[in-house]
Amino acid sequence: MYPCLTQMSDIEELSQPQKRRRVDSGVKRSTYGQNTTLAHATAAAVNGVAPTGNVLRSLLKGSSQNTESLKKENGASIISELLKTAIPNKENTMPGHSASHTQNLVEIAQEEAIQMSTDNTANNGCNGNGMTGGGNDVEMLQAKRARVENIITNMRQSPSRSEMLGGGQLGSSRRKQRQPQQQVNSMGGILEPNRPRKDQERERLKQQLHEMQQQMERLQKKYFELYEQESSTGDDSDVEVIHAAQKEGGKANQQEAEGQESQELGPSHFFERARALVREQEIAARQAHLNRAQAMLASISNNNHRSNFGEALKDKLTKAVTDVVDSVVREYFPSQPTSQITTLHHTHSSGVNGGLNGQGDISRQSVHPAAQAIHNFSDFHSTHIPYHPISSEAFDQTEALPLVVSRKKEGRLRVKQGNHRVSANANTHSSSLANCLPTSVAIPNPSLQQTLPIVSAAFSLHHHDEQAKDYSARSLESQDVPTPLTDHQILSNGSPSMGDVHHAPEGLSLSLLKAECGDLQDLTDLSAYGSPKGSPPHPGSQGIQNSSLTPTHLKKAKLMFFYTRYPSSSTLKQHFPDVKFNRCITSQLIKWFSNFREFYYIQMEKFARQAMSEGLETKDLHVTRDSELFHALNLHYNKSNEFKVPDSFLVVAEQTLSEFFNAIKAGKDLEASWKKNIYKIISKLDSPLPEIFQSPDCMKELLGE
DNA sequence: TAATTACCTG
DNA sequence: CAGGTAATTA
Repeated sequence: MYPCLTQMSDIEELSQPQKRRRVDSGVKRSTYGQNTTLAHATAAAVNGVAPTGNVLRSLLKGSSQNTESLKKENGASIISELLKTAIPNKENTMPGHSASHTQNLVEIAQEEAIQMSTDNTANNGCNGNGMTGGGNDVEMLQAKRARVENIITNMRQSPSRSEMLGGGQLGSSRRKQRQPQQQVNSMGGILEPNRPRKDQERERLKQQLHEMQQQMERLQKKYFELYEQESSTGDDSDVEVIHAAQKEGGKANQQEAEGQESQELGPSHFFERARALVREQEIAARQAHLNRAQAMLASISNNNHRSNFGEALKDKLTKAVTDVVDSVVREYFPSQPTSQITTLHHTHSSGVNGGLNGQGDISRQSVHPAAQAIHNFSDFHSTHIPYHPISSEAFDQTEALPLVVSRKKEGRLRVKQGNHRVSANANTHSSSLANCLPTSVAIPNPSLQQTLPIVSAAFSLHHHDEQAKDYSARSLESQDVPTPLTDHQILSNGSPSMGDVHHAPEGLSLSLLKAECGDLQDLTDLSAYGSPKGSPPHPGSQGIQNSSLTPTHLKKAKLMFFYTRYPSSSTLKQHFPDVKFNRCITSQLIKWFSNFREFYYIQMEKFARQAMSEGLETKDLHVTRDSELFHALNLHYNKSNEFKVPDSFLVVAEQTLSEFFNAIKAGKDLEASWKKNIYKIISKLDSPLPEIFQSPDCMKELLGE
């Protein structure tokens, strides 16, 4: 099913024989530095696999060609991942579609994905099915476009539907059809593989596309007429309308159920059905409203439910409306693929949307009808899915997707998956705002230059997380929603790269995450600490709690490291009284110490090995202020050397060095997580921090000494 | 599931 | 140093 995936994992196992091994396993949280004796029940689990030593690769980094080959896989693997996660969800949300159909979609998309990957990377590490890697890119693109347009054409050919719908023989014929080499168009003409014919075909398809667009416009008009009629007559007598429309809807259903095979009716029939369906949907919406109203009457006296009621009412309302719009879009889309696709393209490249990381997705929802329509249609015609980066994105959708958006609570905005690309691209861009942010905040997506200020502005008004997220979401929404169906220009720009498609959402979610992290820092905060890096705000400004960490804080943290390698978060809170702590700040501080440790242990191992190679003995190992090791460390944590490093640190350093030395000497460094024990020992050697560190002004005093 | 840590990468 | 992932515990 997923040749790429299986190959990937094979390769991964070959090239990354050492799955990451936790070295801290068994060490209780927040007990570092406290003499708690721990039962390390999990040690066994860690030793399950025993590959090569967990040696510092950064130090001993030879020529790891395996990582090279791994990188080459990414193009395909990412797509595969997408498919893997997207398809199963489809099954849930589209109950009407058979498993075999979905499976075919998977295969189709899978093959397309493989092609994409071979297009995009010169190395096609994972094309298990013998793709000719030398294929010319333009050719590929054209083939893809042809396929897309082929679909569109098929949609128009209502007479041919009946055969396609025949039911049984989906499998093999579909597979053949989607092969890029041959292109049997729906008119029955067989296209020869040579170029001129292709171009001709494309021309013709384009024309047809145009016609479809015009038809679409007409349809829209009709719809609006209908809608106006409905709303003028319907308001007073909902019940009647419901009955009337139920009849009509019933008719439509009948036609749908029995009549799909006998669709020699052509476009006019399609319009009729669309109308009926729309009507039906509207009625359903009305009924929902009525039900709601009844429920309201029933429960209005009940105070307990009052608050829930408002929520529920809102919910239902939005849902009803969205259902209507949704169904219309679904009906319309087949005849109007371009507008959807352009919309898609636009929203993605605008970078304003899709930020909520998959769930609670705001603007990406406008995409969804496309996915469904594609789904429906491929079912209809048992033909192949047009591959487009967008369509793969569309498959990512997992739920009904209204153009009118019902906001879900987005819970936590977390950046979880597929971020390598982003972080790789990201750092090259930075917004002016990013420069203002103190020690860490970099905004990866250039498009955020527009969005972030909006978000921040909203946040400045509302300090509470939820409210703020609401605001940001709405501001995004309002930018996004008006654009659909009007933007045709973008299609001509060609298809976006996969990177683009995924870039924007990630970037946005990052920004939201940041915003959340900063506990919605005020603009005042930003301006107060907005001064460029060289001139960090002096902590003299007491009383004010920073909602961000400054370079000064970093310095202080480094000095603290001389005392405590494993500070608990409560310790951190105690010693950074001028910092307004939130989740993000805390984890940033923790991350700092984690980085400090990393450096520390790397140095220790390095020098321990060095001592080994020099043939020294354990008793010869001493760390003094003159030691090379100390200099390295001091340079890292106390660059200006204005702070007098406590003797206790020298002791700890010496012991750490000895531990490493002994372990290496005993050959323990060949064990899976040999550093674990050392970490455990060192974690108990934290010493209490001097009082000065609790003062907000300590840096002045410390450096003044 | 959140928190914490190690490890990796840029 | 930060971003990300994986592993592990509570």
